[in-house]
Amino acid sequence: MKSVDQSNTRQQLLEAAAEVFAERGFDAATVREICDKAGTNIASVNYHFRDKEGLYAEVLKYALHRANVKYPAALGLKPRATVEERLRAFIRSFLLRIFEEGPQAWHGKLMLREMVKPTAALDALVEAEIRPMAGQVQSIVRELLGARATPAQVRLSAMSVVSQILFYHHCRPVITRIFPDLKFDAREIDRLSEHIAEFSLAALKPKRKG
Amino acid sequence: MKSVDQSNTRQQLLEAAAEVFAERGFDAATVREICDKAGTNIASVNYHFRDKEGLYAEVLKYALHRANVKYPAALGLKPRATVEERLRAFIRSFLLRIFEEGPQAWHGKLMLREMVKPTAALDALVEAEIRPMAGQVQSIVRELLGARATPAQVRLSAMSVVSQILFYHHCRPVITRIFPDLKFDAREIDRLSEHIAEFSLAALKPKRKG
Amino acid sequence: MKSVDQSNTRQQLLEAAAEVFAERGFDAATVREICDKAGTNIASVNYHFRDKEGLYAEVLKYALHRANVKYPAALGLKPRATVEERLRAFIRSFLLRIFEEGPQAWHGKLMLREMVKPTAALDALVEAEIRPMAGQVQSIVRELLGARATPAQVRLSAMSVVSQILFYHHCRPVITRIFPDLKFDAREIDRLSEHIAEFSLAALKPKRKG
Amino acid sequence: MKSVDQSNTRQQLLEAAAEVFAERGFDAATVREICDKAGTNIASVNYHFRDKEGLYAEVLKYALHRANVKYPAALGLKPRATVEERLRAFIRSFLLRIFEEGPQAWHGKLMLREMVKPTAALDALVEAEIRPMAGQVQSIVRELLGARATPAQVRLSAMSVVSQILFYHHCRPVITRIFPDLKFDAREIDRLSEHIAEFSLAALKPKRKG
DNA sequence: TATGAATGAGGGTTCATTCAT
DNA sequence: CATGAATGAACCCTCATTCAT
Repeated sequence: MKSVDQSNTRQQLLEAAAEVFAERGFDAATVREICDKAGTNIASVNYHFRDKEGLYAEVLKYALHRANVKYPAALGLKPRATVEERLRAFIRSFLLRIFEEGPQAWHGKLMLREMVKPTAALDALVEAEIRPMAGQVQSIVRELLGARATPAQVRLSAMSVVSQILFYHHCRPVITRIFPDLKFDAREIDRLSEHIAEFSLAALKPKRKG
Repeated sequence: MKSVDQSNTRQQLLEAAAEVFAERGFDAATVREICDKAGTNIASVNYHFRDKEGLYAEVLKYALHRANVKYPAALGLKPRATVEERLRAFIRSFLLRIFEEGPQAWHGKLMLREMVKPTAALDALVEAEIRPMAGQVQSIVRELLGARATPAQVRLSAMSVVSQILFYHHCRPVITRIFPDLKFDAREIDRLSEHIAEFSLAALKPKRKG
Repeated sequence: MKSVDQSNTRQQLLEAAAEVFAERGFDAATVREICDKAGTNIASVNYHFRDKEGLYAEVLKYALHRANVKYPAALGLKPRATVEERLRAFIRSFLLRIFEEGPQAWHGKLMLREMVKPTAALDALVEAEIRPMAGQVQSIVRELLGARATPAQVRLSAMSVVSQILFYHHCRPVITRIFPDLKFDAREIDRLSEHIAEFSLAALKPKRKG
Repeated sequence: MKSVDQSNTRQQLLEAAAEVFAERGFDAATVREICDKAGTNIASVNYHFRDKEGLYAEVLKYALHRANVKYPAALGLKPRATVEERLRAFIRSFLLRIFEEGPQAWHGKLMLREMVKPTAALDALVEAEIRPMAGQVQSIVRELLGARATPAQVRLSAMSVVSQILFYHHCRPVITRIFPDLKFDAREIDRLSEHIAEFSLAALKPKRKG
C-alpha cells in the first residue's frame, strides 16, 4: 500500500510543482502551496527531491517529457510533403503549442522563466529539445533558400522564422495591451499561422541571379 | 550639504534599485541589498517611495527615461530619408539598444521580467513607450506594403519585423547555447541588422496585382 | 506672524492629540497622525513637548481643564436645594457627562485608559478632579445616612452610588452587546438617572433604630 | 519526548501569552516577549495560532476556561438556599474573583482591556460568559423585587447590583489613590461583600403598595 | 517510509526621534 | 523657530529546512 502511495506522492508532487512553478516562478512558489496542492506532507519535497531546487530540476525534465509525448518529432505530415508544406506545418504546430492552455502550457511558461533567469537545467533542455528543433527549421530554410545560401544565411533566416512565432509567446502581455480586442482563438491562430508562413516564404524566396 | 545628499539619496536608491531589480527581479530583490548598495538607511525606501512596490514603479520610469535619453525618437536620420532607410535605422537602433550592457541594459531586463510576470507598472509603460514605437513601425510597414494593405496586414507585418529583433533579447540564453561561438559585437550586430532588414524588405515587397 | 502660529501650533497639537489619544490609546496613537491632524510638522511634537509621553501628559491636563470649564463645581442647583435634590442632580450631571460625545468625551476615554494602565499623570488628575468629587458625594451620602453612620459606611455607600453611574461608562461595549436595542438618548438617560437615584435613596434610607 | 513537548509548546505559549497580554495589552505585547517567556521559537506563534491575533483569541478562551473551572456556576450554595443567600453568594464570589491575583487575575485584566478597546473576540465572550451571568443576576433580582416589577426595572436593578462589584475592578487605580490605607485582604473583601449585599437588599425591597 | 512540530534566518514595514538646515 | 529628510531599532510574519518520532 505504502509503496504505491510513494510513487504517487512523487508523481503528485511533480504535477503540483509544475503548475505552481509555471504560475509563480521558482522564487515566488512556496513549498507549502505545492505540498497542499499535491496533498502531501510539508516535508515531502525535501524527502523526495532533497530540496526545492531539486524538485524544480525534476519538474523541468518532467514538463519536457510531457511536451515531447504530445508533440513528437513527426508533425503529422505526409511522408512526401513539399518543403513549403513542411514550413507551414512547423509554424502552425509551434503556434498551437504556444497558445495552449492548462497543463500543456506549463512547459512554455517554465521555458520563458528560464530565459529570464537560466538555471543549470537549461543546458539539458536545449540539447534535448531545442537543438533538434533548430536543426529541423534550418533544414527547411536551407531547402527554401536554395543551394547558394551560406550556413550563416540559413541560420539567420531560421531564426527569423522562429522569432515570429515565439514573439506571441514572449510578448503576450504587451500584445494584449496594445490590441485588447485580439483573442487568440483557433481562427486567429490560423490567420497568424498563414501570415507568418507567407511573410517567411516571400522573404526566403531564392534571389534571382544578377 | 544636506540638500545635495537629499536628492542624492533618492537618486542613489533609484540607481541601486534598477540594478538589483534587473538582476534579481522584484520578488527576489531585497530592500536591504538595495539600501546597502545605495549607501542609505533600511527605511529610506519606505520614506521616499512608500514601499518596495513604489520604488519599483519609479525604477521602471527611471530606466525608461534613461533609455529614451540615449535613444531619442529621432534616430539620427536625415530629414528626407526614404522608407527603406527608416526601416534599416529602426532595426539597427533597436538592436543596439538590446545588446547594450551595463546600466543601459537594466531597462531591457526589467521589461523582459514584465513579460514573464506583468505588474501594475506595465500598463503605463506600454502607453508611454511601446505604443508609440508600435505606431512608428506600423507607419513604416504601411508605406512599404503599399496602399492596398489592410490594417490587419500592416499590424501582423509590423509584429513580424519587431519579433525578429526582440528574439535576440528574449532568447539570448538559448542562442548562446546553440551557437556558442556567436559573439554579439558591433560587427555581428551590423550583420544581424542587415539580415533582418533584407528579410523584412523582401517579405514586405508589395505584391504585384494578378 | 510666526509667534502667533507658534502658540497655535501647540494648541492644535493638543487638540489633535487629545482626539487621537482618546480614540486609539497612547501606544496605538502615532505621532504622524497627530501631526497630520494638527497640520503641523512631524517633528513638532518633539519640539514642543519633548516626546510623545510629554505630549500625552499635557493632553491629560488639557482635557481635564476643558471638562472642568464645562462642568464647574456648582451643578446649577438652587442654593437651598435639599439633599435629595443634590443627589439627583449629581447623578444626572455625571451621567450626562459620561454619555457625551465628541470632544467632550475625550476626557472620559482617556480616564478609562488610565484605569487600565495608569501613567504618572493619573496622580495629579485624582487630586485635582476626583478627590473633590468624592468629597462631594460623601457629604451627600453622609447627610442621607444620618448622624449614626460611620465614616466607613459613608465611604462604601458613596462608592455604591458612583459605581452605578460609572458602570455605563466602563461596560458600554458589553451593555450594547447584551441589550442591542438600548439607545442612550436623552430619554433613556433620564430613566437611568431616575433609577439610580431611587435605588440609592432606598438603600441609603437611615435604618430605624431597634 | 516530542509528543510531550509538543502539547507543552502550545500550552506554554497560552500561559505566557495570557500573562503578557494581560500585562501589556494586545498592541503593546510583543510576540518576542511571549515566546521568550514560553521558551519557544519566535515562529511558534504563527505555527500554532496562525498569527498574533489568533493567539489572542485563544488566550481569551483559555483564560475564561481557567476562571470558569475555579468558579463554577454552582457557588457552593445549599440546594435550598433562599434568594437572599443566593444574592450574597453571587456578590461574594464575584468579588473574590475580581480581587484575585496571579494567573487568575489575567482574565479580569483582559476583560478590562476589552472594555477599552473591544476586539472581535469580545462577542463570543459576551455570549459564553456574560449573558449567562446576567441572566443569573436578573433572576435573583426579579425574585427580590417581586412579581410587580417590570422587566426594565429588573434589568436596571441587576445592573445596579453588578456595577457595585465591578467598580472595584474598573476603578482600582483611583480607589488606591483616594484611600491609600485600604488593603483588599480577605477581611476587607468580606466587609465589602456585606456592604454591597445590604445596600442592594435595602434598595430591592419590594415597595409597599400605596 | 513518512510525518509535522519546531526552527532561525530573513523578509518588508512602521515608528519615534534626531539633526543639519 | 520650524522643518523634513534620515535614522536604526523593533515590529509581525513567511520561508525552506530539519529531526525526533
